Amino acid sequence: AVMILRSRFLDARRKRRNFSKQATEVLNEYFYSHLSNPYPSEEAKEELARKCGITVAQVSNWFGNKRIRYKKNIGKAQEEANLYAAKTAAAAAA
Amino acid sequence: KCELVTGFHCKRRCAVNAEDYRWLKPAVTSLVRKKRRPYSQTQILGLESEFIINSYLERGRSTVLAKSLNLTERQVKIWFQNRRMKEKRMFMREKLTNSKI
DNA sequence: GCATGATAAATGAC
DNA sequence: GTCATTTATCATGC
Repeated sequence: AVMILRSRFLDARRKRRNFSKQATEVLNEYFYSHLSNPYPSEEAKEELARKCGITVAQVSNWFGNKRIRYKKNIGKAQEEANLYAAKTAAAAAA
Repeated sequence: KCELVTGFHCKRRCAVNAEDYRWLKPAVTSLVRKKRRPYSQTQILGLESEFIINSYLERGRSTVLAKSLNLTERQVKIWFQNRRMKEKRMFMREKLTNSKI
């Protein structure tokens, strides 16, 4: 019984699928436009989840991974940061 | 004071002290934090079989478990806390998938 | 072969 | 005690 429950839970990462391009786009836009404090509130998470077609837990996972992996690179990811910074600047101008 | 002292971020509870870009600085605790060590199958099995009986540790039970599994009492206690959270996530997921179908 | 999403230990706030 | 996190590790996608 233990192993049954265990294996069923492990299936989540066995069946892992990448998010859609649009979803990643939305998440990155939020991340880089809140780079000073990339910790979305519970409400913001729900909004992001709705927009991306994923669960709130998946949003939390994404931000957790994003924060630690961005911090680990710090410099290598600058291109991506500038890209989204320019994108939000363009959106603000329009 | 929370993240100023600890380097930890907990938006819901510490939004007042959210300082810009502080999250980029290495957390104070990360310098001392014990490295995550995955538990062995034997240890997991011992903990899981105890969790089946009751998801909350009886008084003094952590001491016995810790000794038999070569873990600290703190590790056993934390494992049960994380395991209860896991149980909750599993339940929520089950409910979510069922409601969608 | 790494990028990426999910999970497993470990910490801290409350 | 719960629970949002940090960090390393796992399993998969491509």
